[in-house]
Amino acid sequence: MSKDGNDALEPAARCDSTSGVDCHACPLRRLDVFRPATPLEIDVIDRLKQSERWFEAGEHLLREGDDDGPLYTMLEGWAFRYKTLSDGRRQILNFVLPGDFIGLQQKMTDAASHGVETLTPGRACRFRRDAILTLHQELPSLGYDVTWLSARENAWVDDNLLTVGQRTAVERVAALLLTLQLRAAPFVAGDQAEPWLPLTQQHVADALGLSLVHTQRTLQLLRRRGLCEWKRGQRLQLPDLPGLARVAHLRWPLSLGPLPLL
Amino acid sequence: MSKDGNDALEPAARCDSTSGVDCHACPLRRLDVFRPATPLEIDVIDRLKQSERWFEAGEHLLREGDDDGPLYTMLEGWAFRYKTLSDGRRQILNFVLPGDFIGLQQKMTDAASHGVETLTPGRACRFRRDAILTLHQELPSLGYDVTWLSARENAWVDDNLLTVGQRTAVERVAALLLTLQLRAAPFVAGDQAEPWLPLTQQHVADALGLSLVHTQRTLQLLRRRGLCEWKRGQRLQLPDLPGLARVAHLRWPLSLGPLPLL
DNA sequence: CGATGTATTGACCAGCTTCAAGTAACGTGG
DNA sequence: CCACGTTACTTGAAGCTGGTCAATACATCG
Repeated sequence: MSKDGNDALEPAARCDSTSGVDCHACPLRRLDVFRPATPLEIDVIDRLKQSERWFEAGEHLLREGDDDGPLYTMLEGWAFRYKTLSDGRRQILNFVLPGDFIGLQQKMTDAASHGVETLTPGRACRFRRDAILTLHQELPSLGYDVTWLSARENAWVDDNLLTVGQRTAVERVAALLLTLQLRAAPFVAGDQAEPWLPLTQQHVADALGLSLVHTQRTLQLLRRRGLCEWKRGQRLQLPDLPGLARVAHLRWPLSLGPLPLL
Repeated sequence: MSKDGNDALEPAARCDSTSGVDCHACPLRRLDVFRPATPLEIDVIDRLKQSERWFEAGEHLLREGDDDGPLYTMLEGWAFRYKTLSDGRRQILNFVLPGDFIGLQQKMTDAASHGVETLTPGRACRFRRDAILTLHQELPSLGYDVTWLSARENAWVDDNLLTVGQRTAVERVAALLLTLQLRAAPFVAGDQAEPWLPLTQQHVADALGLSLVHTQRTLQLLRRRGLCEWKRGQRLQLPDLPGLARVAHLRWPLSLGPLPLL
């Protein structure tokens, strides 16, 4: 998110502006978590970009079962990918932060798909479904980037599967908080005390395969151990990262390396 | 797998033959689970193919922590992708069957990686790490295929995460058996009563995040309900697929659609 | 103000894990 | 051929982690 609250929620063009940010001026590209792109690459992306979608918290960017939804690059705001069982049980697969590309799985498989729901207001760049193909054809280096992004998403889900399958409740919560902290850090403005962990405990529970109640107790346990401070809508504070990492059985520090951005 | 036992385990070139199958004559391509490729595409693949690797059961194709291992297309045999925690707990992320492409995640992230271990003897086509880039550059349509394969793997892991995070033990086992059945079917020779579910109960347990003992009890429960028949090294039999699907809360039938093959 | 959604706490219980021991199948070497 | 080791599978019993149910507190919001 380009943190400063004033331009963030420009009430002007709220829904679907065909205009949107010129990709060359994209605020995300200035961040050094992203790999620099050549002007030519940005040209192509800019041309494929269909529109910009503004959203509120709680909207569905993609629905489970959509097999030809659009593709998005998250520009600002948080969301999450999820799947549900027929009786309503929901698994959050991964969280979506600025720079993440979503909709790929939907496009490529007719097998069961996932949904994407927003957690905060924000905006996303929309591409048509066939953009992927065009992109590969027009500029192979960008095709390579798409593969990269897909592989990275894959790696995150692998991590989550390891967490949910093998870690205990405390370990799970610790691991989740740590990785969210890590991923979110680049987008948080220095000292602004904004509530940048826009989750409810229910989200945490659904991401970790735990019940709400037990998630609550586990959070409390971490709190009492002085490993985390987090109240509804408040900023998450993790005073002892290495300690948390030890609890989570997570290697630390995790380095991320610069990412491609579409 | 090109099932006929005689050519399958040719003792001649057991390790790493630079020769190997000519991609144009690839036995997999004859199967109709795979999308036909143009001669040009196959040319490129054939040129990028570095060698063929024969393996026994229990070998490591990739190790956790390798950050520049090779890439493989599984040609024949079974394997699985896994991650472990420092204290030894292991999560099986997904099973690898013929046609599956492995090693992508390793290449694109320096974040924690996964290992790949074989379950049966078999062989795999090896590519150098930079093949992906070359491939994108030389033939965009193949780059598109890589993205596709990556997205599909992603979708499978999403499924597994849903299973492990939300389903009960019975549901998990049922779901796993069903999807393995589905994925393996195209590679099983009609009537050959070969043991084509080359797993131990420990593998099932590690894939589902259950203990060995409870996996055993759960299997037994399914057996008693007449939903599965499976003894060590025997062929898996699922007499009532729709029934199993109902138990698993899995939509059925699942269709797969033709896949690209590298 | 209720109304709604979220967090918190207690009590109870079950699904699953752990520990332990025994059986079956298979390969090895004497 | 059988004794033996090894690996996988079974089964029983005990107990813990985490789930369910339920009631209360605490917000924010119209």
